Amino acid sequence: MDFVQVSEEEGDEPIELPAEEDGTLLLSTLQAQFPGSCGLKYRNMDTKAVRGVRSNEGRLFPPSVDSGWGEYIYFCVFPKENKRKSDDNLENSTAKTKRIETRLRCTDLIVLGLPWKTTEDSLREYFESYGEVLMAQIKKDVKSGQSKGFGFVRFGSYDAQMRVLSNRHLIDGRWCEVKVPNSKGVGHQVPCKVFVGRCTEDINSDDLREYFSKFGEVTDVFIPRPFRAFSFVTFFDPDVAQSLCGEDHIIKGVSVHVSNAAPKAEQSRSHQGQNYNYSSGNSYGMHSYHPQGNHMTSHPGRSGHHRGNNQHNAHGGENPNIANSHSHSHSHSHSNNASGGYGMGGHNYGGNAGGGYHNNSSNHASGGHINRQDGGAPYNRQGNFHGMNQPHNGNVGSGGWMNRGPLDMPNLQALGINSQGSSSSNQGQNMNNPLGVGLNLNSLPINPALVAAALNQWSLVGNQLQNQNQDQQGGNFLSWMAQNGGHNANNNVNYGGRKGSNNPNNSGPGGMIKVDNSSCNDQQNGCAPGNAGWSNQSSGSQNSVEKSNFL
DNA sequence: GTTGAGCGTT
Repeated sequence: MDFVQVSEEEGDEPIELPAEEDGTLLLSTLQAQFPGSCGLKYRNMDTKAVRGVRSNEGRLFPPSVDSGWGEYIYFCVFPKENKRKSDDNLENSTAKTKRIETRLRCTDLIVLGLPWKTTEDSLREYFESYGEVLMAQIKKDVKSGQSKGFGFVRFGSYDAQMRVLSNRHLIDGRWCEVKVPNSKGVGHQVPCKVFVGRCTEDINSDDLREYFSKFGEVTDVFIPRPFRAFSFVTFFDPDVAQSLCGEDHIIKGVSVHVSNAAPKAEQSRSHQGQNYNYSSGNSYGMHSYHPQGNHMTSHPGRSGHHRGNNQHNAHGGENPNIANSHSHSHSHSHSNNASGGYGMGGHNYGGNAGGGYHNNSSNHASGGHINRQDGGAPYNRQGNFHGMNQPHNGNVGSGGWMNRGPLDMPNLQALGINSQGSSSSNQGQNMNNPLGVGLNLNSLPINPALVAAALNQWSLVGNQLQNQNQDQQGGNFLSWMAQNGGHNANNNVNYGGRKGSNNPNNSGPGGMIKVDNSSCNDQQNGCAPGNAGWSNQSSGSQNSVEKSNFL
């Protein structure tokens, strides 16, 4: 068996860690000795530079295929802001402060999909590699003592919590899912994950990780198998993820498109609590605080315009909730491009920026600025998600899509199809074309609402949804319009009349397409119940405007 | 003794 010499920091005394038969070193092996570490690096004697060790799927790969790990002494990579030494300092100097913050910010996390055999000790042992575990419990049958297959864990640091939430977890041989429990209400989950569309088959997870690492630490890369032309990249810092959304990037000569990926967990969680009206400006004010305040500043270095979906269309200002709920600190790009402005008003909040939801991780340790190395200045491209900590596909993209294969939806996004870019007049409009033909309501020289009404009249839209959404009253687009006074502040009126989509509670037919891999436990493919969410989202409709914007 | 979506006898 090969051993790899690893020290915590360069110059420290190394520990020999056993490599696997295939020559790789398990991340879990590393973390067993160096909790919190996320990778390895070493000093290249030739260049005198520090080189990183390739890491993928929980495995660290030796630098050389031939000579393996060689005689290098490797040292640990720790997540930024999670360096153990600074942690120690924190412990010593501001222990009390830390404890207070912990109380404020950490929450119990539910761990789903645990193997029956997992004990509280092994659960704790697993998560301790992320940081201090304050509590680890397995829910058991009171009589038999048998595990129910889920448990709870609580961390001592918010960073650890965030890291755990943004990763998949292989616990005692099974992929498990960690979420903020429903009972906690909407918690601290953040959209660290982005959807990368237009991927080609030769773009592997290493390529994605390597490429996107320059923007910030990548905690996970997931490529659905079989090949589906898209993938997911998860960043440690949600702001990094956000900053990339809407952009095209070139990887291995291929232009890929980054957009928002809304975790299924967020969707399902919205089942509880209020019946959000995503199509109403009201949703904007659901949480009137402004959690990402310092992210909303205008950032010099870009044009000053919020690209993509951030335009504030049709400033009608009908909705007082919008008008009063906060003040903007960022520079708007007020593009009065609302075609007609029918049914529109107010700002385009709640909107169409990539199906996103606004996380409330205002305290996240990013400082609000993202060090981009591509010359771009950091700025918030999704400024229309103020204060929302619920997922809200303002673009009302769910529902509908009847008789469509589950691959159609993600493929639209995978192919980078959207209405942005070439037609600036179309930005922020997010008109859904229910016919699925090359018709863009927005581009028509008539009131799109009338078009929608006509479609409604022809029973081309809306009616088939009657039974899918019992908690919505009307039956079609017109009745919906009537209910909403015809001037709903939200621009993302679903002109397709897929009313079911206006309600996040609707997860019924036409909404998310369940990809049931719950019985699959193939670790190689990352297939486990816990992963179903990420699969679903790509098959479902909650991804982003770029899908529902088109069609 | 089996099982695999969910949400915690505090």
